[in-house]
Amino acid sequence: MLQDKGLSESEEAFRATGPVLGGEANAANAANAPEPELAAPGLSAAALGSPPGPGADVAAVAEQTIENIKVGLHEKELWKKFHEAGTEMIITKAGRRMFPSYKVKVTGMNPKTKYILLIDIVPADDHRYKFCDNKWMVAGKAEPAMPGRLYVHPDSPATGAHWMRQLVSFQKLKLTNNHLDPFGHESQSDQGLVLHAGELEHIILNSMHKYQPRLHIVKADENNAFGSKNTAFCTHVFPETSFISVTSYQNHKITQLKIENNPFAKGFRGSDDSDLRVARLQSKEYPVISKSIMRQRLVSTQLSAKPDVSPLHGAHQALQHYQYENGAHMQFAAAEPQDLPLNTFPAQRDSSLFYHCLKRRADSVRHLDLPCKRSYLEAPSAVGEDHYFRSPPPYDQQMLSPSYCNEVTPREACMYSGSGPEIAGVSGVDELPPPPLSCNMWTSVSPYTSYSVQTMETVPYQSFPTHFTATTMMPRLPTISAQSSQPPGNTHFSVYNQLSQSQVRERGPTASFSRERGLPAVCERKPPSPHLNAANEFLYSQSFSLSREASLQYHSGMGTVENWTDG
DNA sequence: TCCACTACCACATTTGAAAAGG
DNA sequence: ACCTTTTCAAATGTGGTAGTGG
Repeated sequence: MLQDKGLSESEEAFRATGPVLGGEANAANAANAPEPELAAPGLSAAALGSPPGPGADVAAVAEQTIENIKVGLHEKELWKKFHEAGTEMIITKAGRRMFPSYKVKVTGMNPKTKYILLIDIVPADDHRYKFCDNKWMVAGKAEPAMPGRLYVHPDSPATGAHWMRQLVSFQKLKLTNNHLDPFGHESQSDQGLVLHAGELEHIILNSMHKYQPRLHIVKADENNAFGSKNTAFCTHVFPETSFISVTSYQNHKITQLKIENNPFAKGFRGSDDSDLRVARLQSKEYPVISKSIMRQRLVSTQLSAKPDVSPLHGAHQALQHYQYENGAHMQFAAAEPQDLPLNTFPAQRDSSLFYHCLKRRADSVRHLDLPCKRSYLEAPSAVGEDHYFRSPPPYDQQMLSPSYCNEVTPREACMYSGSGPEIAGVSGVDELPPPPLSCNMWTSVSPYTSYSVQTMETVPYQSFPTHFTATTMMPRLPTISAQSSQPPGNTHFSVYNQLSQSQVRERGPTASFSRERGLPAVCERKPPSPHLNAANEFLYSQSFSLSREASLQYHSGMGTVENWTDG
């Protein structure tokens, strides 16, 4: 079992994104960041202008708790390296892990309150990409989005103390392009999506599409179970974790980074004389470049019809000069095309973290009030399950998604000690000289296009379709942004939403329940546990309300629209 | 012909049970 | 008998590559 023994790097990474929820105002940073500061985290719903629904006083307590939670992306520097080169993630029929793996350090939780941590991966835009002339380019309209799904951390639910004790790792998560993935995934039927039991680690993606992982933290202690009143959750998005899914690596720089940093790929690190020579020629203790990488580079060089630049000093030569026009296009001018910086996001957003917080009151949703009373520490076997829920679809779609729940795999320890060599290894990475990344461009598309209130307002609720249509797949993050207190380069967006009881009744839960019960179970070995069902219902209802309430909030005049670009 | 995709490969790490030692 | 450490084989995770099919 991988052990995180060194907190230093983690803490550093956390500092980089720690104040995501505010509290450390940084004027210089505010000046750098493009987003206006609209609301400091921690503001009450009333302060933000949310409709003060019934029980707002009670909600305010939960709100404080959920808004105080801070999340730091582990190995942020490594993620940045990949992001600058244009992160690619291999997807296979059998499922492939993400690398870098998604690990976070969480603080600010109530130690005694139980939380559920989960991840979903949503389309970053509605384009299909191709890798042409050493850069990513839009190749057309996106395929219909795969049904969203949540990967729930197997330790969930667990106390805040448990989550904060060590790094929270989602490295077991696998990406697949198999639409009929048998390992814990649904297959299509005329009824919709059908649950499978078993290895529930896969998230289905389309190849050559851009995606954005999101972390959700759901409050679910025993007095505040799924669907019960005062349930709250928040969403954290690290833009540097966005990626393009591929079946084989397109950008050799990404291949290089993977080989250099992924222990499982050590076998591809060159070790013979020629490779060593390449490394020595760079006169740095830089990971050795394999022959295959060199071959790739040669090909790239030939393609670009320019003199090749050593992969090890390209970064030092590159003139990292970029322009970002209205978010629609970004490109870099550099001495060598293959060494140009590439970034999916404008530089100002590179380290930004979006924070979305939503609180729900559902006093009357009795059927959702299923307790999650088993303590993780007390009954690990009972709660140590991999839980798959239908993920909230992209914001435009979230209201269309059904509830989804599935059974379990043996418990897997996915949390790492916060102190140790695993992070020390990361530190080693950090010590490396700047790699010659970023030779490509992701053109024409700006992820998280501006939030369309009109769209949100006009999308009617409907039972979920088997496939989401590409026209509704844009994942628009909440646009009420709170630029705040970020270290340089970090941006923070915060949204607080409130859902009235009537809204809750009206929206997600009912629909999701009726939907789920109508699903034929295929290959289901065990009935889903009650709290999983409840969580599923809750999450669906929350994701449903998420998009709705975001628009509501916007119309409440609580802030300005975060205009990320509209490509 | 191109290219996304798959299956298989060699190599490395991870994992967990068994053995050994204190 | 119990606990810790070591050993080792199986399982698993990698990118590379050849082949396939649209």
